[in-house]
Amino acid sequence: MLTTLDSSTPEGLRPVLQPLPTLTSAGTRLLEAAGELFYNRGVRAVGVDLIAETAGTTKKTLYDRFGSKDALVALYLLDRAHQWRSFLLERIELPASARSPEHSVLAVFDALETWMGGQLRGCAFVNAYAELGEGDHPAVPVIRAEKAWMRALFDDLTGDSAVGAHVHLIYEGTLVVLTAGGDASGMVEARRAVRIALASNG
Amino acid sequence: MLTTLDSSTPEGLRPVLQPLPTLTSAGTRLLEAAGELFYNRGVRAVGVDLIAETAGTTKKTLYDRFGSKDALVALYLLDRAHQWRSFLLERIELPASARSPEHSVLAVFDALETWMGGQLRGCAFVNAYAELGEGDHPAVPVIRAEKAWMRALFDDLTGDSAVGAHVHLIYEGTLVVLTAGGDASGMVEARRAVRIALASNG
DNA sequence: CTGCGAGTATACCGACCGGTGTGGTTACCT
DNA sequence: AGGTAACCACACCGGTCGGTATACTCGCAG
Repeated sequence: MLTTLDSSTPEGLRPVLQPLPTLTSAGTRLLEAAGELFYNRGVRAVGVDLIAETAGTTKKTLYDRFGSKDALVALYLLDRAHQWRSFLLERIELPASARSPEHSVLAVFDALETWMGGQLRGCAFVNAYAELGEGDHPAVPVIRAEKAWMRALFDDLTGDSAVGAHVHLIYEGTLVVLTAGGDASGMVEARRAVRIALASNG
Repeated sequence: MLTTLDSSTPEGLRPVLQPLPTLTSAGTRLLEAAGELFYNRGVRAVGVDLIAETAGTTKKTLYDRFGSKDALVALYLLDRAHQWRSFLLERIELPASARSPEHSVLAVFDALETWMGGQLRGCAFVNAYAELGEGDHPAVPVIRAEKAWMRALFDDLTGDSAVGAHVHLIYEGTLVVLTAGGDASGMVEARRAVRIALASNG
């Protein structure tokens, strides 16, 4: 049952991301600039000077609003998680009738394809995780939460934890194969694999 | 048929990685130091000064041997691909008799678990790809070759391209879920998913 | 004996890193 | 009128970045 996608409880039992703090206008510009730069070039490759300049403001304002580059990185990922979640949910919840697990899960992969739009930069969360090294970074909980949310979503959509796990593995693998692997046929193979995973439901 | 794992043609038709160049003693130390530092802390987070110091030599020698940091990064990945491939193959090829696709494929996941040894730093190739940004980096072909090699391996082991693709997606997803996702149960779910994927073979 | 490849030691380069400090200008709230 | 939060301009900090230059020592092959 798709209990968590009922119109009355659109978020259901899935873990909810912490909300985004209210931002000033310069803060918004900074977060938007950081978002594009961090994603396209990598977190460590982008300096705070460039972010401030791109946003049409100053480093001073950046540090007044966000406190540190690390905090800005964490907020960038939190913001992106919110964007992806709303993008995804409105593509899953629309056909409120005749909603099968296969239809819903494949809609997630359709949404992913649209979201990526041919880009090859991969998953922002996996990429950020790769750059953070061994220590504990404020962005790590955001990354973990995003992955846990996707897993819980697939559990809900399939109604089965084992099938949800299987589909989630395919989902994460698809992102890697499409981007780092450079294999453009990955999405076709993913959809075929998803149908097999769903057919295994007991 | 496991044509490419016959004892007479251990590499078979799978694409072969370019060989590692011969290294001097200081060069070997540099590559080993770079390997550990790059993997554990990230490529961009490690400077050439630290690598030279860790290897007990100088930056001068590093640049005499490798020419640039980018070239050293590419060689680090090529070296790691060779290590992983030999580690993996000796764990797959050993029981030359009674070799089923299920046994072989699950042996890959066993090898992966052993290779990772509880570490949470993820796939070196995916991590490096995440750090390279948009441009063309000498490491990209090495990354692509490694992913293509794993895919071809699964095609061979399963004897079916669709099943191989499915298992490869699960494999890449497992690495992400275990590390960035921080989900320790990912390996158990992966093995279950693999059995389902293999059972779909026509 | 000579030449050469390999390695060591150290100094240097301009650019950039994340982060701070000062001072001044708006605009809104009480 | 006074306070304050937000913002901008700009200068500054110590440290590190990738990469280069100079000069010296060693072992070895011709």
